[in-house]
Amino acid sequence: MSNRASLQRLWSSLRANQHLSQADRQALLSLPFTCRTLAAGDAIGRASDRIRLCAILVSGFAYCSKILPDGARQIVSVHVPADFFGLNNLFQPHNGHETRMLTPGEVASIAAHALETAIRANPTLQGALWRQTAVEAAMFSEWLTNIGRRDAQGRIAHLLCEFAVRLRAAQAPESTRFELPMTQAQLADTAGLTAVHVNRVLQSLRRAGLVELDKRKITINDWEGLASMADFDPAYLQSERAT
Amino acid sequence: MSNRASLQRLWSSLRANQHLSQADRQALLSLPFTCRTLAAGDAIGRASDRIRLCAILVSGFAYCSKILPDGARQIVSVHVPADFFGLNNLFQPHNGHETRMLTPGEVASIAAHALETAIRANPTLQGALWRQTAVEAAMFSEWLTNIGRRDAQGRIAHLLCEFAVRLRAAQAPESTRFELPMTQAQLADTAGLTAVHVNRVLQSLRRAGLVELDKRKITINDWEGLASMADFDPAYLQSERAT
DNA sequence: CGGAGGCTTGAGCCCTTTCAATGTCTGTGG
DNA sequence: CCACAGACATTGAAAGGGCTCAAGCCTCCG
Repeated sequence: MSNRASLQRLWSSLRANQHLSQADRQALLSLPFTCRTLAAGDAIGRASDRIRLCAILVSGFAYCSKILPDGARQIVSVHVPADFFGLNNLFQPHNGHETRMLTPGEVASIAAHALETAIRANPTLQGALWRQTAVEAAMFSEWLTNIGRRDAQGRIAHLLCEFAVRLRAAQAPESTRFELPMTQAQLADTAGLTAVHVNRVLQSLRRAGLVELDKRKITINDWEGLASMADFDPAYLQSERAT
Repeated sequence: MSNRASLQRLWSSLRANQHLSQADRQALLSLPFTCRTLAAGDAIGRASDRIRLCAILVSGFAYCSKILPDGARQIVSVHVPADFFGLNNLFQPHNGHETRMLTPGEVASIAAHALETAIRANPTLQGALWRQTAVEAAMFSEWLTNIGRRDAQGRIAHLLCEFAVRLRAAQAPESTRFELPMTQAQLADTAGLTAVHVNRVLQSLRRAGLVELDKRKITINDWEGLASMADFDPAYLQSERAT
C-alpha cells in the first residue's frame, strides 16, 4: 500500500496542482488520506455510501458512469493516474452516478468534510480545486459536442486523441504510443455507440493506417490524420504540454 | 437599460446565490457591471474579444455552442434569466465556444479581472461561484448521457422536463406551462438531432397527449408520462423547488 | 404584397443497431 | 499439459431509427 511517499511523487505531476503554491501543496498533503488498493470493477464510494469523499487516483484507471433504467450505461468521464476526482461530491452527494476502477489500482481518498475545512482555511487551495472542476466541465462540454455532432469514426478518433494527450501529460514518456485499458464495450459506452460498431470503426481506423492496436496498447501512426478526422484541438484539456 | 435596481431584484432569485451571505451579495452587487441590451442572435463576448468577461442574464435567453469545421453546431448549454454564466472564461479564455442571445434581452457583464480581485478578497464568494460551475458540470454530465444513451423521444422529453423545472425555479409562476424560445433547429442542435426529426418527435409527443405546443409556448399535459419517458430526475439541477 | 424564416411532410438511403454465432486469449483446475 | 470457462474481439445478415433532399405551407414583418 502506497502512502505519503507515493502521494508526494504524484503531486508534482498533478494537473490540478499546477497553480498551487508550496504552502497549499503542503496543506493538501497533510490531510488525512486513506489509501486503498482496489481491483478492476470495484466501486469507489458505492452509491449506498453516505460518506462523501474525494479522491486521488494514485495508480490505475477509473471511470464515472450513469446507468439508465433500461440498463444502458453512459461513461461520462475517465480518470487517469494522478487525477483528482469526486469534487462534485462536495456539492451533490447523490447524483445517480457511480465511479469504478477500470483496472486494478490504488486510490487515496479523503473525507469531504476534511477537505472542506482545509478549503475554508485556504482560499487559494479552493481556487485550485475550483479550477479543477472548471476543467472537468470543459471536458464534458467537449464530449457533448463529440457525441452530439460527430459520426462514429470522429468520436472514436477524438477519444483516442484526448487520451493520447492526457496520458502524455500525466505520465507516459513516449507520445504516440500508450495503453488504454478499456474494452471495446466500455469505449462504446463512452462514445454513445455499440460495442459491435466500435469494433468495426477501430478496424477501419486500422485499415486506414491511422492507428495500430495490440491488446490494450494503442499506437497512433498518423497523428495529423487522426486529429483532423476528429477535429481535435487539445486546448480544452488545459494540459501544459499540449501539442 | 436596467441597472442596479433590476440587478438587485435578480439576485434574490439567482441560483448561484442561494448560498451567499448578505455581505457577499453586497460585494458582488458593488462590482462594476456593464448592462447591455442585445438582439436575438447577438454574440455575448465575441470570439474576437480579448476581454474575458462573465455575465448575468438579466432578461431573455441565451445559449453557448461549439461549431465544427463542417458547419455542424452543438449547443452545450442554454441560459435562462438570472443565470450567471461565462465563469469558464476565468480559466480558459478561448475554447472555441461562442455565447449568443436566443432572444432579445439584457446582459449585465463584468470584466473577469474585476471578478477575480473580488474573489481574492472574499473566499465565500469564491465558494459560491465554484458551486455554480459544479452545477454546470453536473448539467453537462446529464446532457451527455441524454445524448449518448437515449433515443430521440427521450432526449426531447428530457430537455422539456429540464426547462420546465429550471424556468419554474427561475421565474415562472405556473408549473407546467412555459415559454421556450427555441426554434426546432436549435432544439435539434441541442439534442444532437436533425431539425426535421425534432419536428416529427414533437408531433408524436403531441399525439401521445404528453405536451401541447403553441408557437413557442409549451404546455406539459402529462408530467408523469413525460418524466418517465425521459427518465427525468431533477436532482442534478440543484434547484430549491425541485418536484 | 413579397420575402424570409420556420414548420411540415414524403420518400429513399445509410449509418448504426440487433441478434447470433464463431474465434481468440488467458487463467484455472484436474 | 490439456480441458474448460469466461471475458473479449470479430463477423455476417437483416432491421431500423434518424438523416438527407426536396417541396409545400404558414406566419410574421417590412
